[in-house]
Amino acid sequence: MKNNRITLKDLAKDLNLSPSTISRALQNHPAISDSTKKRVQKIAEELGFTPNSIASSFRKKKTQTIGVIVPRIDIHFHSLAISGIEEFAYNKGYNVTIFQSKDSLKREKEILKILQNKMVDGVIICLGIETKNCEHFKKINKLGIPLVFYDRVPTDFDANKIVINDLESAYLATEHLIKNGCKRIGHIAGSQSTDIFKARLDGYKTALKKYNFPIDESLILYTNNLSYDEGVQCAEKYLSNEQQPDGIFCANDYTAVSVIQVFRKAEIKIPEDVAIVGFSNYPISKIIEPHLTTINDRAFQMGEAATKLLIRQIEEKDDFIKSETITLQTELIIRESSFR
Amino acid sequence: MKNNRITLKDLAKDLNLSPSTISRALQNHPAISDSTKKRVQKIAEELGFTPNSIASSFRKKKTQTIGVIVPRIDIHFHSLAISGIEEFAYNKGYNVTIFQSKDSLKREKEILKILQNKMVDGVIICLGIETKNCEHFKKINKLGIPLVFYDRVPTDFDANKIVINDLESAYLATEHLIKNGCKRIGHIAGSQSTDIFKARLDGYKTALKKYNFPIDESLILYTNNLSYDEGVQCAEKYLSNEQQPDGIFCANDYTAVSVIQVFRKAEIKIPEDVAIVGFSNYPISKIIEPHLTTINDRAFQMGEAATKLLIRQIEEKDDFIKSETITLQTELIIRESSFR
DNA sequence: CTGAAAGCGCTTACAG
DNA sequence: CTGAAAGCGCTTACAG
Repeated sequence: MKNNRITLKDLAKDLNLSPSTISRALQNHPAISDSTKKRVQKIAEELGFTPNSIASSFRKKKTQTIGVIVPRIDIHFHSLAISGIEEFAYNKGYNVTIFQSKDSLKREKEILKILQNKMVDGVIICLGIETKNCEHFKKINKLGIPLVFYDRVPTDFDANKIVINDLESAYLATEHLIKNGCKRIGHIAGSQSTDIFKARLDGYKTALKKYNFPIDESLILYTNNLSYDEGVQCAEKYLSNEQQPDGIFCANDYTAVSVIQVFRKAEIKIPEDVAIVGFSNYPISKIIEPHLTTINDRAFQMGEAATKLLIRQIEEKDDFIKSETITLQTELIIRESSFR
Repeated sequence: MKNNRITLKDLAKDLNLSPSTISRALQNHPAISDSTKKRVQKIAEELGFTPNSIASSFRKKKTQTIGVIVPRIDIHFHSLAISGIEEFAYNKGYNVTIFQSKDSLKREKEILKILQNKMVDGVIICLGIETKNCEHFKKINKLGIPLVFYDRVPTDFDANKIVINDLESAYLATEHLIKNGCKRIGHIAGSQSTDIFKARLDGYKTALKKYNFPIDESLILYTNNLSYDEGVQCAEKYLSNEQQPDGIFCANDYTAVSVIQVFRKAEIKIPEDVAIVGFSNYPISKIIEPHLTTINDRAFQMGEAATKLLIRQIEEKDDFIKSETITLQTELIIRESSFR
């Protein structure tokens, strides 16, 4: 049943041509006559010949494969990014092999080794939480395999990166609250060992300063994972504060949603009493009532941009490796939770 | 910078051994002496040798790669399934190459061809909407590449399948409404050209019959995609009905959520006036208020089960291909939207 | 426009 | 316990 695969050699025998000629004809090589090409294509079709890409990859040292490492596939942000990666790669003739690091440094290293062995043409990666330095990426660089980081990117490592303007986005979100008349604006922050959440806190503070608002540390609440449950805790903390905020910029949509729900239960009106802004434009932001003002974080576009940059690096003949950082512009989506 | 990869031959020269011996030593072949193995492993480590898996795959005709085709990656159900696939495959030493069919039959066929050429060891697939027959899978079967379908599986094609008990789940959901005292139970149905949604409608009707409830066609509303917006339309239709339902079983969570929201705006109390049950246990079901009773559709476990079955087929030596259908048991998760 | 030859880096049946 | 040899199915520089 197996092993009945047809090879170039079989076609060659059938047509009394050499395998070289068959190979070239199928690649539409200019040196081959049109009549030969037609004969070859016809018989290939008839016999159902399909080229063995592994043999070709092996010979050419080019696999047309991109390795992708994400912390988890089932996080909406990443599944959107992967979708963008697959879509762009597919249209360019590349395949995508996917791995979850589960935020484990050990696993990240293992995966990198596999990717080297598999001779992928390039790697796209969003770093795991445990990853504090990038020693393990040096070898893959030395092998000449292009690398693009997205979202969670290294700071101490010269590399291709796709990011969004987190600081500016947070600034705009906060400014939006200010312009809507909020006087005491709180912030629910993510882990400050992660750059993007540090940037969001920075953006918040920058906006307050710019408008001559005091920075009130009692209005800034810190979380570990920005989980829904942590959001509930934060909301309750705000409720027990002496002075409650009249606007809150949350570093993601989950915490924003939990705040909305806790506050509404406490008979606090949103947006009238407290205006809320989230971050990420998760599907739930369009479903929760009131609909949530948030930042579109361009996950799909990040995937596309990463793949575009990577493929350019793969296909450029230049011997030296350049490093490029592309910053995608986010978008403040104003919905009912903040508009008054 | 490139092409400095170390090969077996290099190691062999360094140690005055043959490449055969190096190869065997690295595979921990029993015929090789321990001392030799140690020497080989030591120098491999020192020189940073990593085997070229492409060469190995080519030689062994085994790629340790599983091809996965899903309609879309960014649908939560599929990203969960993929997560299960990747997790299980990784632990078994397989890699996962992923494709989106975008529900296009043409693309599904293209992808299958790529997977054949890439010599994947097996394929896991959830059929696209356009796919009505399975002619295009016959060739891959003939090549001896094992195939496992999940969720949306073919009916006219003998193959390995992973499914959930849709009919029974729908039966239990409907029965739950009955037992909670609902007298007029509606159903929001998915496209009836898709088997799983047909089964859910069937389960609903079966439960009604079992408990001697009449089947009132005016209470069954049909949608194309079970989208949030269609759910809103259905809810409005129910509101304009002469007699409103006092319980609704929705074929997915999105429509259930939209019904909850529309009804609450119309001052209809949930679950007191109308009890709602959804299907899929999407993250939103735990966030919407009241929390949504729903069916856990075991997406992650489907991915795992599909991969487990596939790998068994790949690694079993038997020449004949067996077909197996595995039905995963779902779970009714009772939350506030239906409990009274 | 076509062909012969070499070789990509492994693995493995065979021989010793 | 180790080695020599063949070969997986392509591609491509070289020759004509």
